[in-house]
Amino acid sequence: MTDPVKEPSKLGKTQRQHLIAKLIGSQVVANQLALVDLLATEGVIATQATVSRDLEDMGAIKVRMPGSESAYAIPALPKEQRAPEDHLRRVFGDWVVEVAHSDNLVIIRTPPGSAHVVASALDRSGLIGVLGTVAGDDTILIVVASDVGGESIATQLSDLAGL
Amino acid sequence: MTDPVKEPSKLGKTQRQHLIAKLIGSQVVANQLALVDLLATEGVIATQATVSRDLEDMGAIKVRMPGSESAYAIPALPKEQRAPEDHLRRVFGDWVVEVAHSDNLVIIRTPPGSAHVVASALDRSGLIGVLGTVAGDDTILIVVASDVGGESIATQLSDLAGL
DNA sequence: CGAATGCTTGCATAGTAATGCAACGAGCCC
DNA sequence: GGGCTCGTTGCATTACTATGCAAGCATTCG
Repeated sequence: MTDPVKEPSKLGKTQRQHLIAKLIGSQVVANQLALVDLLATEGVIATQATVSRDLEDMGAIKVRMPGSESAYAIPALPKEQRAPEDHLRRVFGDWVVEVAHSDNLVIIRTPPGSAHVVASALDRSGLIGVLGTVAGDDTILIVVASDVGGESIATQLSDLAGL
Repeated sequence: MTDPVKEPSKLGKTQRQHLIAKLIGSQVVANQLALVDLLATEGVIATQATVSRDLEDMGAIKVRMPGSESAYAIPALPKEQRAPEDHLRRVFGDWVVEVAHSDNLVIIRTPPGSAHVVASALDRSGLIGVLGTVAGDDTILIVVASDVGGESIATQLSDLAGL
């Protein structure tokens, strides 16, 4: 077609997910219907089904607050960069300072500000047993599937990092 | 009553929640019905409704894995110790080394092995805006409600810690 | 004691999230 | 171009989770 007309309420999947991440990051979103409404406010039309699938793609977690509303959160940054194995190993070698584990958690330390880079690479690695990652400034927390075990993951990551 | 008969399938709420935490911590629990079955295996009878309420009490989070089953996780240790404000302030003053924040996260650093103590105190503080905490060995990650903001929480915590 | 109060639970149901299926559109190959 | 394949989406439905209500128990109070 020679007619790339801009439809104001039609965005690509990726852009919509970025918007979702932004919305979730800037206010409490109690449920998926609320998210549908918020998207509509931004001019993006989507159904609950689509939002559900988006959230799955993004690895969203749902947090229940003891006395109040629940809320969604996005553990790791959705990046669409490609990272070949080599790059992953290099990222780890360069930026992973320390790997520690306890129970079903693994903590990775990086230089200040680098955590999200490493977390992003980790997310795209598809490592079995990694339920989710949360990146701070210089610390990454990894929630590990219990049938895999934090130690196992920690060992693999240490190896990747050359520690 | 002078008849303290031991009912094998009747436990107190607290004990059941501890068992739930243990189960969730030792295997992947996809949903609440699965948890009901697991509890039954352990000789504890409870309905989905009760499990739902327990999970809320425990501040459980539900993690969705991109290509696989979802799983529950318990962010912080359920402790029933009491901690008066004074104690909270003392805990922070003694064990909080650093407070950092980024977006909707706050990271607290403690001496090695002390994270869970501080996290526990923090959980019992009932601080507004704290969605959940996750304690590693010497690092605590706090998920903050976005309408409160990581900076706000970080400031309060720094103050508590005397930093 | 018996009544009143508070806490916990199950049942039934309302509320929310996940998914099978079909439809649509883009890119590709023949 | 016509037909394929792949990816994405909405609809309708199922699956899962949360909760109002009332019952059951234990404790406290009168």
